[in-house]
Amino acid sequence: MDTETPYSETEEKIFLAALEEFSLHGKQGARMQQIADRAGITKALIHYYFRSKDRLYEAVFAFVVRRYFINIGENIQPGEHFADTLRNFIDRYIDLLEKQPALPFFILRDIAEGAPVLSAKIREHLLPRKRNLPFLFVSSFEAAVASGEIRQHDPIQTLITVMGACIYFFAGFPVLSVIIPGLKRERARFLAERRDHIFDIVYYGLTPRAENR
Amino acid sequence: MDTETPYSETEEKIFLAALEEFSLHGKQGARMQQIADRAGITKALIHYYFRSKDRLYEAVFAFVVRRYFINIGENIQPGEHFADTLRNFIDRYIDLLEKQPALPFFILRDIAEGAPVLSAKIREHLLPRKRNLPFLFVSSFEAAVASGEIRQHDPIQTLITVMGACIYFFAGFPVLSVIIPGLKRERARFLAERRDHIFDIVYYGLTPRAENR
DNA sequence: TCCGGTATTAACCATATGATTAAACATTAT
DNA sequence: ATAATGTTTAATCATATGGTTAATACCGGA
Repeated sequence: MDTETPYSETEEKIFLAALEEFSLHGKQGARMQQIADRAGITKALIHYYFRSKDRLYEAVFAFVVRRYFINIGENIQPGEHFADTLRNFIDRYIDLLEKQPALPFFILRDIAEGAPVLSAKIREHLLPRKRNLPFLFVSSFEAAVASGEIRQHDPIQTLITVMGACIYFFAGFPVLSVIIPGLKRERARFLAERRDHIFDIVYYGLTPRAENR
Repeated sequence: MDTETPYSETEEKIFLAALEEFSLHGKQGARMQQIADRAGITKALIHYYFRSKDRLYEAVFAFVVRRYFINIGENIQPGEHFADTLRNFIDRYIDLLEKQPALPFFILRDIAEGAPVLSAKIREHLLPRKRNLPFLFVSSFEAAVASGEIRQHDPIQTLITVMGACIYFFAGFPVLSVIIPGLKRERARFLAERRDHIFDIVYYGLTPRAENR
């Protein structure tokens, strides 16, 4: 994994084990011993490097959120057409989720408790930047409405729809794979189709048509 | 709350407090003492009625899932047109989530651990029934494709899109309300619009149009 | 009124678990 | 070689927490 952090080898092992355990069981549910076991070191070493469980969690959470914003919020360019912006967003979002499948659960756990950490991070990282993702999505959307590329609709509602459509596959996968036979085996193909599907439904659903039904 | 259960008043208080605490902090994170405090009784009483934390959690989980399937999976009739099926599904799903806003987090926590409990319940309750929701959605979808009401598309992909679009508003609300100013205040109106929006985008995105662009 | 069962509590117990410590081990510089 | 600094471990501690118990309050029926 490319943590891009100046961590020592041991720190890295601890960090990755912690990420895994926290994702799986949450802050409270995760056990220091199990993190140590997974990392192949002693409990005491975790404290040597990260001081306390709280700080370890904080470190992991901060890293996860930073990666989230780097992948999603930054360096995004609005396409000339809304079609480009939309397609780009879907691909980017799904890429991120594929790279970091534990992410939704990590985030959702914080959200379940009222998102105390996440909303602070959003206020700190996302909102101050002018070129953040929601902003770009909305402005690209509105420009496309003005140019007639798409019909009048609420950009925020659309954004929520797209995000939900992307994330639910990952968050709901264990359940979906029970309902849908063969999903686990064909996950890759299904996911590739998923990108096209979301784009097609949403974009087609937004573009005006000749007749007024 | 209408638990429809033969619980005594005290049991009910405990149950509701547990539901709240488990939703908020998960099985491990929830504290028996805090459940007791919230219910306004003593820790020992919880054990008197529910024996152990495990059993209490099991009781709460079973209830939540049962309610979920009752509201979603049962008594659903496919509409004559797919438009009706779709609209009905969206309304039903959002109604349920509105009534039980803790539900997504409750479910998602189980999913995060690989959905051990939930997948068992699905296999037990949902799959054996012929008239379950995914089945009806898919068959209504395919009938509509055959009749020309909607164009060719993957019904499963569409189902996932719709579910994700519905659920994400609730699961992501704390985050969304940071990003979108005034969302908290106008939640009701936004949610009402949400139903129309999802239906419109998806249905409009599915229906064929005169010109082939 | 008193008895018997049910409900409820306060105090206590056992243990899991986060945290600390002191000693051993490794590595590097002098 | 040896001191010094950094890394790692085994053993131990302190406490939070799930669970138990025995005593007490409550309440309906004889």
